[in-house]
Amino acid sequence: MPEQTVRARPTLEAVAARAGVSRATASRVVNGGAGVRPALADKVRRAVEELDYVPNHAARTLVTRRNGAVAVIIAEPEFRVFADPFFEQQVRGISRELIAHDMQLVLLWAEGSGDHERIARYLGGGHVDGALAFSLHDDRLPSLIARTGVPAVLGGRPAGSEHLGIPLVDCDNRGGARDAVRHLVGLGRSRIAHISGPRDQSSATDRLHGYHDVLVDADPLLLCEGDFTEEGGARAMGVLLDRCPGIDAVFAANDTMALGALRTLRERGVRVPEDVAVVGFDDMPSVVRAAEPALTTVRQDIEGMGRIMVKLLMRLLDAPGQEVPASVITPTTLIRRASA
Amino acid sequence: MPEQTVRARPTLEAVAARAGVSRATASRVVNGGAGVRPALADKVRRAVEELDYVPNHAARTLVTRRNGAVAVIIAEPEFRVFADPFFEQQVRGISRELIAHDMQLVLLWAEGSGDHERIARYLGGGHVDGALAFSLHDDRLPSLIARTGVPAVLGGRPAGSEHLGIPLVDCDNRGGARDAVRHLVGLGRSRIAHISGPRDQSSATDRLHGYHDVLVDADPLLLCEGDFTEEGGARAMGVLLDRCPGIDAVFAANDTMALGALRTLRERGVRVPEDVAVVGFDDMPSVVRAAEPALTTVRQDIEGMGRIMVKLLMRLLDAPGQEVPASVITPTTLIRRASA
DNA sequence: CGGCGAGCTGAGAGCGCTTCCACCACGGCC
DNA sequence: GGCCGTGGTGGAAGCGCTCTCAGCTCGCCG
Repeated sequence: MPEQTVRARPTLEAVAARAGVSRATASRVVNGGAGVRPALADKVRRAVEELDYVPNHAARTLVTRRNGAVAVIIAEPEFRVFADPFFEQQVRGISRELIAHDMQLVLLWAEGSGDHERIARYLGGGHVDGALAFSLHDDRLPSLIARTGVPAVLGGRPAGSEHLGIPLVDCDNRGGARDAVRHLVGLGRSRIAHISGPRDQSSATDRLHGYHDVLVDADPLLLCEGDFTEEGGARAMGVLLDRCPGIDAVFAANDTMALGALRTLRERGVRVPEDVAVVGFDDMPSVVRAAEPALTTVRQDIEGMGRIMVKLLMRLLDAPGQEVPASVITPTTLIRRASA
Repeated sequence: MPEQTVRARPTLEAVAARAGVSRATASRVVNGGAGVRPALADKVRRAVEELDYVPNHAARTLVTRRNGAVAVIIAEPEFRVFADPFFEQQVRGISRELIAHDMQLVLLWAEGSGDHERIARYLGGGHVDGALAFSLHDDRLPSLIARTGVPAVLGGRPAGSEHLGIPLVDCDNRGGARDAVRHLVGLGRSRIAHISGPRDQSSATDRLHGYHDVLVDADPLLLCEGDFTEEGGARAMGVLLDRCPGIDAVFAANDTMALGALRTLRERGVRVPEDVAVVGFDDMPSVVRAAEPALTTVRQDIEGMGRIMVKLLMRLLDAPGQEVPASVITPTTLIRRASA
């Protein structure tokens, strides 16, 4: 006899035998115990306890057609999506909410088009009950998911933005940007610059639109495109100062760029907010913490958006025919601090 | 008749019928086709193609006892572990290697001790074939995993460092630090400072040990503890300059702190490397890119470590009795650039 | 030309679970 | 006091797959 290290895990059969009931009754108790006399249910529960019984997931899935797992798909056309604190917060929200629903998170990482096929196969293979995806750029991944027929929810609006029947969760980028700029206007600022994000991301263009909503005929020289990084923000701030010395405010499309802008202003001896008021976007704790002076910014509840994505998906799963909103746009809040 | 949107997925039975063979033969073909006449195998493969057949994972798992999935466990006692570029690279390596082995990545996120129990239950429930964990701090999670009996591999050395029978993958932090300091010595520097990481992380203390290996009787004033962040590095550099004006070199325990140190030096008008030579650790692309002048640093192959973790785990899974090294320490390389 | 072994193939027995359905034992009602 | 309804329980049929084992068909050797 070679080994017997792995003691066979007890089955429902064993639990039923120990409790002196049938497998059917044991199963009922394990799944909530509706319609079982309390006395029997207790016996079964005790047997479960004593045997340290854990249901076999595969067997259960085989008959119920439910996996208890959701795929989170990360497409990574750009560098460092994963390391983005934004992404971290959103996945955290998703993770927490999935745990609350007793569901597992299967991470699918797509690095290129080759991976797209693999992901389609995986989703089509019925390994997961649903999918959550972030589509920062194009809509190839979303349309691929739509084709598999797996219930899904999107985070952020893809540039293509065609509605594929997949619900979408995003924050009110445009409205938040409007609030930021209006706040600067309310402060009496008249030369308000904007450091935008890359034009191929809808969050960046939406915020730019918000800026233009308030400043309809803004001088094009007051616009400078950044790349959502601190270095990019610092560089853009330098360009703006050189180009328009009269600037008295700047709205950066995210906190990280605002941080870079603050650095450039400090290096050039420009006072914040006296000479130039600065507003960011995101209210990212890890970034805001480093800002000097404290950064006025537009808060979006990123973790909350992740949770909403899961909730929406759960509704989709519970009732396949059920109507679900095509999109959920979460509100933003202006957080006033020292910089504006 | 309500709906019939979800066309039932074809089973092996259907494939077998279409190919005119038995289910057993069809199964053999689907699983590699060893011992089946080519003519029959072709027929089966064609049937698979035509029916767009995808094996039912649950059914397969039920009989093979193999899930084709590995848990990646993230313990997060501190803030922003997830957003750490280090972590990102490691998970990327893991993800890639798992894909190569046709395995899925199930993400388990532990935020507190309550989650520990949930994770133990999940692992004990046999949902995954193995587990990978990062233990940056204590050894509670590792010992918990050891208790479940699930094959596992650790990334990084937990502070407790008791060997629980779980293999461990780490880079040669101490040797890398020695190389860095030796390089500075070779440059003729004599007042070499060290900005260390937090003392509760083994990577930080190992690098500190490496520093002391070369500079056995280093002046304690040349040591300053940072927190692995850019701000911390900048602050530490300031402290060191104030404390020991004669400093002519500094070895920072990671690139991010080196970046902060460079900034402080620049702000104070200290020339790098003429006045003070600077060496970092990690060779993190996203960080190194921002360094001015180009940062000399110690490269560790983080993604490679992730891949090795998976490879080790696969060996564990393939042959449970098989001997596997208790730890794999990967080498580091000094990358000479402009800063030292 | 007969026999034997090698090489394929298929029938069938499960893997552990859920769930339909038949059955049984009550209590309440006429 | 018999009858029906109700609520609880168990038997048994699968979910889709793998894999053992028996059986069959050849080819080759004596």
